[in-house]
Amino acid sequence: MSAKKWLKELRAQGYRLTDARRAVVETVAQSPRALTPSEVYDLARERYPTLGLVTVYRTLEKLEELHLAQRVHQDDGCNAYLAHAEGHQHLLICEKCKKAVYFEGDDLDDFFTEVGKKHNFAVKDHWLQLFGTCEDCKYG
Amino acid sequence: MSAKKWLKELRAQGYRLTDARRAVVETVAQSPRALTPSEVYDLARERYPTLGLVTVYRTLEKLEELHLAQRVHQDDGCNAYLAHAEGHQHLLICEKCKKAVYFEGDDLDDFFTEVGKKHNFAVKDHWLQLFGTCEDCKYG
DNA sequence: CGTGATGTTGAAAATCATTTTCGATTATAG
DNA sequence: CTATAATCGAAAATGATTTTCAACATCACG
Repeated sequence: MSAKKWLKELRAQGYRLTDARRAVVETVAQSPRALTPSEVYDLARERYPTLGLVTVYRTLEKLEELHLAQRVHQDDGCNAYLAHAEGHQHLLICEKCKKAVYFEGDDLDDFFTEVGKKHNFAVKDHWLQLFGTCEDCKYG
Repeated sequence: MSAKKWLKELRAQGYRLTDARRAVVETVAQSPRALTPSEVYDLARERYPTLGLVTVYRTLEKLEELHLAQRVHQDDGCNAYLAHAEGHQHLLICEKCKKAVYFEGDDLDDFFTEVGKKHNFAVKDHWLQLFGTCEDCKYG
């Protein structure tokens, strides 16, 4: 998917391109759902068997820094990483298969600013996630 | 504040009322911001010095079960607990002093359901938090 | 108002995720 | 091709949370 773009971006920031990084980047870029470091480790080792868990942590950290991936918080953990979307987007997550889909919500900003004013807060950021069941998981 | 109500609710569920629990419950019920287990430990020990950290964890777990307190997720950690609000409410959090305020957003439900339909998701729950600066922290 | 069954306690040990350390390895500029 | 600095993975260290367990305290019942 966007793996090549991500690798180019890493390179542009002065980072070296190694097989270990390629394996991690490709794994996260291609996943339809957020993955924990441990899940990335298992999946990426199928591509590059000598990969170490430490490198997974280090690479995920860099992807987050560069805003290529983002952390996703859920009740069962706040350490899963998902490919980031363009622009300001929000998440829709399937509670069964964990599939994640981005949606736009530009029109919400004004509402949020208004809520802030009512409570004497200067709202700077917000965080919105919807949880439900996707088409594929509707039954079962 | 609602500490007495919480203790009554714990009792109603068959849990015993101990000094350790009272200290934890009063600490969380009175706090204007979400507290980590470790923060609860420090504060509650001012009331009950022999309190153990393990009991803090166990009591917070029960408060969450009974929906008296809820976990609050932030970038810098997802292990802080806050007194729960009545009804379906959302959070407004000050990034400086961490003070938390609840606000209503009933009218958002329809919008969320609509977003779900567009993506073939049956939306069941949502999670919304606003971040900003409160009156008291506006300067400095 | 005892008293005993049972829930609860806190310390210490165990577990689990994450970070740090370090010597060996490898990408890449020149 | 080579030198150098970034990166690697293993192992050790850390930090948060959970489990274990013997001592203790609550409260239903008499």
